[in-house]
Amino acid sequence: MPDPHQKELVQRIVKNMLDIQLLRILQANPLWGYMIKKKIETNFKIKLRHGALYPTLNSLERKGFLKSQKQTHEGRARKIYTITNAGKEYLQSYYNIIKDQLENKDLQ
Amino acid sequence: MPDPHQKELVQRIVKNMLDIQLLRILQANPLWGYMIKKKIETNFKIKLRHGALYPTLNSLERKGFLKSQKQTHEGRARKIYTITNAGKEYLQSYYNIIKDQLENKDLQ
DNA sequence: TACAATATGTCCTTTATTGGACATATCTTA
DNA sequence: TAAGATATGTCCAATAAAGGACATATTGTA
Repeated sequence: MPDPHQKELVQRIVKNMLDIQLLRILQANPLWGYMIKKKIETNFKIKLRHGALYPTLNSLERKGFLKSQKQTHEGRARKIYTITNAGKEYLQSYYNIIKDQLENKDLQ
Repeated sequence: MPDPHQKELVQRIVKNMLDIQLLRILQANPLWGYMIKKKIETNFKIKLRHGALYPTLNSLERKGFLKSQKQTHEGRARKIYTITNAGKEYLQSYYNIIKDQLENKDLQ
């Protein structure tokens, strides 16, 4: 039996830190929104509204953390997102913080 | 020069995961609200409204993650919070998730 | 030909959160 | 004695976020 709190916590983290999770996915591979949605839903076993995803992707692009290029694949127009160096730096800042939390579990 | 994103990210994490940060602090030592506020403000170098802190502490107690006992110290009434086993388990679930994020940085 | 899947977007009403104020009480210091 | 620090709480109007619908287009399948 898995951890009873885990699902609730994962849901909170993905909801509040959606941009970070998107950067994590795109640091592995450039992808388009629809595929990112599928990936989050299968990986985290949660629902993700596309009405929340697409504005977040556009916002990350406006901030310079992602860049996009339009492609047409089998008649379907896809917007492929790639992480930028600024995006990688932002993600690394997040990793630094949670690394610190793990190394210093009891906040003195 | 420190990381320019760090302050913004720390603020987001403390805001969205305030309960987790409270459990982290109380896992180290039982403390009262006012002292917790000071600790968060000096540790994270951010402001924390007591109007946000006290309801969160009460909520954690209702969930069984904290227990409290009233003390009077030099005429001041303090409500000392101690983390429960359930609280420790919840915090450990959080650590498990961020540990996984660090070990699996690129979400495949 | 209708329905499901792929693909990306916006809009709007409802719900949740925020910041700041209101409230009360004691102790210490100027 | 007034102001600042310690200590804990609530309340509410303004703001932000969420869920779900609306919108459009193509492809594949029953």
